[in-house]
Amino acid sequence: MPELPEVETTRRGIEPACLGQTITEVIIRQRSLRWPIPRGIEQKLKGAVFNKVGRRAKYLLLELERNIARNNYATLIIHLGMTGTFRVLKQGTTAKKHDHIDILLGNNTLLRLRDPRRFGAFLLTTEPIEKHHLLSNLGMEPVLHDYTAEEVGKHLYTQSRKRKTSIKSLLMDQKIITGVGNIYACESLFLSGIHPKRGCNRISERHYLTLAEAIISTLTTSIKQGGTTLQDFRNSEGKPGYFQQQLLVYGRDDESCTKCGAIIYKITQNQRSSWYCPRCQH
DNA sequence: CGTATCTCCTGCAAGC
DNA sequence: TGCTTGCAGGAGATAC
Repeated sequence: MPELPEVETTRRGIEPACLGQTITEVIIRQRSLRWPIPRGIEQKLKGAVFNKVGRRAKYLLLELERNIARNNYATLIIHLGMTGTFRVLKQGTTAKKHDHIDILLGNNTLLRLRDPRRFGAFLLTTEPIEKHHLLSNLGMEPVLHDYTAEEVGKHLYTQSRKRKTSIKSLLMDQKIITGVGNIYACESLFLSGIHPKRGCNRISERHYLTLAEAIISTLTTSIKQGGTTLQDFRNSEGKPGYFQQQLLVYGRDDESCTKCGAIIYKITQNQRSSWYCPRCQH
């Protein structure tokens, strides 16, 4: 499931393949993703050049330039949802089931979006990207903007004072901090010794600093490993990530805690699974 | 406004 | 073996 490290891995993979390249054709086989892919987007994309391959939270932001003199810019917003992959392939590679979109480039390669569960998004906007409704309310970006652990911890501490929700829920709230999905929330809480059900306003500033350090190190390490592959994720070259080999609690119910040997528990919070060590996390 | 619940979708696995 | 059922989950929409 693409979370921040998987999206960043994808971003880094496609960047060299498409920067400066012209879109020669766009093929869409399935238009019903999370939102219907707008009619006519193929024609709007054709002829455009990739200017920048960016990211905000779990959104890939592909900046396009259509006509330099007229200053005609647009941004392609891509979200990988639950099962999305975005890969660089040679033109002529046969499309399989769930290969919904091909973007053909001038250098005889193509970018292919595959998304079996179709929770992803593929949208085009011309408004300033920070004002787009999907992005305008996003919270602190923990890795991309190079925030220090002190800044992230202080931010979480401040935000948590007026809230009643659990710390797990706070971490999963993209308006507070972006890119921390279920896997990395569970892992970060384990590393910092905080119980996922703990009320977020009952955690000290000092503990928030520890948590922030855990979040940053977990995300950074995972990006270095190419992300986490549980079942579906593949990077832009079709290769899996390797971070799952060092997941400490996620998906490990009934196994022994690597720190203390206690049995890892699995509980449900906000309709989501949480894993934690009952002895290490309070 | 903050929080909980529902929803989209497909593939896999467990259970009968 | 083959069916049904449950579950996985990012995040917007909706209800309270």
